[in-house]
Amino acid sequence: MTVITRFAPSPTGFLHIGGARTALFNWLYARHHGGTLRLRIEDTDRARSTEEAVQAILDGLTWLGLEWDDAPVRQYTRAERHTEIVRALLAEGKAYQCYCTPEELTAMREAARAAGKPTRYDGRWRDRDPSEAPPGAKPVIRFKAPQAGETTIDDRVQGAVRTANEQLDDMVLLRADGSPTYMLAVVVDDHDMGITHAIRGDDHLTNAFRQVQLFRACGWTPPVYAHIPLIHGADGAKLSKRHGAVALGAYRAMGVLPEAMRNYLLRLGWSHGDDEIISTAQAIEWFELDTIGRAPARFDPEKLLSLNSHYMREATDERLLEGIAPVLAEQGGRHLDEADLARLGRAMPGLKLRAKTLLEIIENAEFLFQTRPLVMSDKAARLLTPEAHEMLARLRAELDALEDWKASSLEDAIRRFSEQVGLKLGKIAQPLRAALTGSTVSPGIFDVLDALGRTECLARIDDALNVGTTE
RNA sequence: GACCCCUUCGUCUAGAGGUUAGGACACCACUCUUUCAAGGUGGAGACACGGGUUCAAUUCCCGUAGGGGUCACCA
Repeated sequence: MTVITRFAPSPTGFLHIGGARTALFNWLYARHHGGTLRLRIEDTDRARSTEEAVQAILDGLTWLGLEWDDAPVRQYTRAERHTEIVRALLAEGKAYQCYCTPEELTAMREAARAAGKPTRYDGRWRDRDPSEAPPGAKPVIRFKAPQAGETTIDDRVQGAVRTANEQLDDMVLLRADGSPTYMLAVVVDDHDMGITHAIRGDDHLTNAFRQVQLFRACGWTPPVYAHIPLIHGADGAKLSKRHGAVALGAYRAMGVLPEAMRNYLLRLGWSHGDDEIISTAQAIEWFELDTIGRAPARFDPEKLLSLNSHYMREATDERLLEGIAPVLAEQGGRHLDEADLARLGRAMPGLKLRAKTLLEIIENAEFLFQTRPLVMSDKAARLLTPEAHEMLARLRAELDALEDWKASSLEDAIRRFSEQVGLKLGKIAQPLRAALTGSTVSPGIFDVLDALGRTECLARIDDALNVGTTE
């Protein structure tokens, strides 16, 4: 059997971490089996669906590298097909018109709840003749669900889950305005799209019972279900906006690499022994539904960032450099000119070891772009003692005489100088770092010298030497 | 409230009827060292509780507690 999975988000907001993981699992499962991943935009809620959200979802998936196969299906455009199915159900007596008012329904639920019973529609229009309908009222169409027995789902993650049919009520298929509901649309679309495996959040688990019943009523076979546990926030509740950054785009914006995000999401609820760093190729090879855990996982940004610094260290300088421009643009930060980029490129090997995100690289590279004279941090200023001034003046002369301005020769020269003047390297490097970067913290001092270039370095040293002189 | 699901270090997880219960992130210490990171070494840190079953249970079963999800003319 060819595997066909699907990712079916509703475009009512941004693609968030949880949705991204669901997409990843569907993609991985399809790729593992040489199958197909289809994308369906569940936009039957016209009021809440937006084009921006559709675009954000597409962008997010593309960024993550989860390519889908076939054009995305817009659920809304299939309304005619959905109502056609309902007409057939109606004709077969498997659905019926219901004229309950919203007030009646509310009262029904409250009464049921007060009596300690499941809050469900009581089926009062199930066998009534439409001729009893209140004049002028528009009915909804409800599914005539089985009332006895039980429905079982053989879920690939949750195992066999069963529910008594009396717990389930007659769900609405068509609204009073004739538009299809989600419950109807998913079933018809999953069938029409040939979906063999529905991998989705387990917030859909209870829906699955009703959907299975509908599948059967239509004479179709439901897909294999795999309800994966939700991702929770640090407090253990379903991930939502109040947990801070939950939009995939927020992580892209701060310069998280897609492979880091993929790796992190993969390890939430799924594992392969003790493996932590897992390439996408390996993930495709190893991924199976049976190894997905059943307990919800909490989202831990620290671990994501840790994975990201790993992948940044592995990335080429060129790739990082390219990635920085969009991050800068998104942050509305400074524009880097040719010279800035050249410096950044030279400093990249040292910078990428010291940052957890691309954004952090930029922050740590600030000293490269600063215009003279530098703003000194207090700590840095304190390093520039009279002795340091004297040392820097002598060092400046040495550097000025240096022919080959590159990290290795700079290191040789400074180490030689260190022995000459009988000072430990730290006594030289720290004041020099202060003069060059205005800070006590930076990449390796030889790399800093190299990245900045001769002219700029000498000028910055001069600036430092001039501080405190009266003129 | 009804129904369903879940429970191993703080977090993500591995694990087997008999293990010193393993790894990763975070944390601490040491080390390396030109700062900060990274790296290396080491440390602290968990089987929710109560009953069974069993020679043996953290692992299987049943309860309890706690957490979560779903109960729309939203998806």
